[in-house]
Amino acid sequence: MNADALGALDSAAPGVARPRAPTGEKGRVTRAAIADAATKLFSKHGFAGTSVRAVASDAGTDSALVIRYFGSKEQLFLETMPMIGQFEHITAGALDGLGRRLVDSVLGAQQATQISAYRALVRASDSSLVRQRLVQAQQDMFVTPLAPNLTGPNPELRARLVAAQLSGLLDALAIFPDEAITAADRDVLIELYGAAIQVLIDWPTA
Amino acid sequence: MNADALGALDSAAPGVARPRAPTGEKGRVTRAAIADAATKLFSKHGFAGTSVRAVASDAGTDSALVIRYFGSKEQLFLETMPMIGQFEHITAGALDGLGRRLVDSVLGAQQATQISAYRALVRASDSSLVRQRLVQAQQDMFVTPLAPNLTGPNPELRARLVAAQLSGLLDALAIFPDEAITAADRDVLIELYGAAIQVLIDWPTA
DNA sequence: GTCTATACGTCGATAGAC
DNA sequence: GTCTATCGACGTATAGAC
Repeated sequence: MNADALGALDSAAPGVARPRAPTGEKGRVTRAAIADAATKLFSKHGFAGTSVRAVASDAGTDSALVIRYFGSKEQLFLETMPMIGQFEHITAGALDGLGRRLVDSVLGAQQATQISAYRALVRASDSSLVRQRLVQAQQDMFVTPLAPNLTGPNPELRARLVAAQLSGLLDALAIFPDEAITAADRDVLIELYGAAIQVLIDWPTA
Repeated sequence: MNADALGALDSAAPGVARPRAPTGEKGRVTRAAIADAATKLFSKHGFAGTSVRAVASDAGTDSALVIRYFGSKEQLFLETMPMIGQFEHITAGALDGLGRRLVDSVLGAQQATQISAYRALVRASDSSLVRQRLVQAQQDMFVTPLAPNLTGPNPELRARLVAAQLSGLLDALAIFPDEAITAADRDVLIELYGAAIQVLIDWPTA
């Protein structure tokens, strides 16, 4: 019923206080403890699988304080789940061999915090704010840096399709448990999937 | 807390009755009404965004009955959300131009019920049963029919990577709202993404 | 055999006492 | 600045009315 989260859109006004949160020093360490617990639990059990009470307990405090500090469970999630790593410097680099380097980077994130974060974010993408963040991240990491460097027709669309290919690879690592891909030789994966991505980068080849 | 759904695994024994469900005729129409409402609401608002009480209300009955008939909300979800369409006859077909035909099929499912179902399933993939269904569907639709037809090295891995590419395309249609892809000319999409997929089908080209 | 009424425990969130 | 008490809604379960 509340899935399409309409709340918390008033954050536009910069000076307007959120549902007032503590500001002192004791407050800061408590807030940090909550954030740490949230990052850990959200990564491990996802958004739906993590209760505010569990976060509070892990942080050694109370559930009411969690809400008081972060406004809502959804905002706590958004503030504590980092977006998957920095790809911009790769995407903005040389076009030659770019497909392989992108695959290499995604595989490098494997088993790291970033895969868990991606998983949690995708599964929580009922929320329009979470969706916004995912779309924005794709845009920032792939489309914006890559599209201007592409020659040939439809550069932006091709950049977005490259991003789609990478999200498909991330799906196999983070969403579906595809052991055949997870366990596959990394160099083989880079060669195969990298070549498939490179087709869109080098277009037209024919 | 309950996210990694361990329940409902006792369905192994075939004769053992589930939490007994009605069997008469009146019961069958009620069950059908619940299933219809569930399909509609789950597609529209997702798993988390749909309450058992809402399904019951839409079906003109009571939430207790919904549980009585289907055992749990999760089982209701699994029984009423159809997996995305039949790709087997395409995947098992000729390798020539297969990439294009696969993209065409995925795009054909656009704006249909199947996209909504995919979205709902991915977002509910906290549940291991839902995950199982997604993996099984990928296996049945792509890997099993395609892998035996592929020549060259790593046929199964390549089939799985083709599936990954298609799930990336589905992400752009169903999970992230990528307007640039949704609104793009269909023939262009087929040409570009189809070629990228074909690389893995025809491997090695070099 | 089919359904209604009611209840239990937990959730996110709020109000107000220390 | 922190915590207790509480709210309404949730998934689920059961007893017993028709």
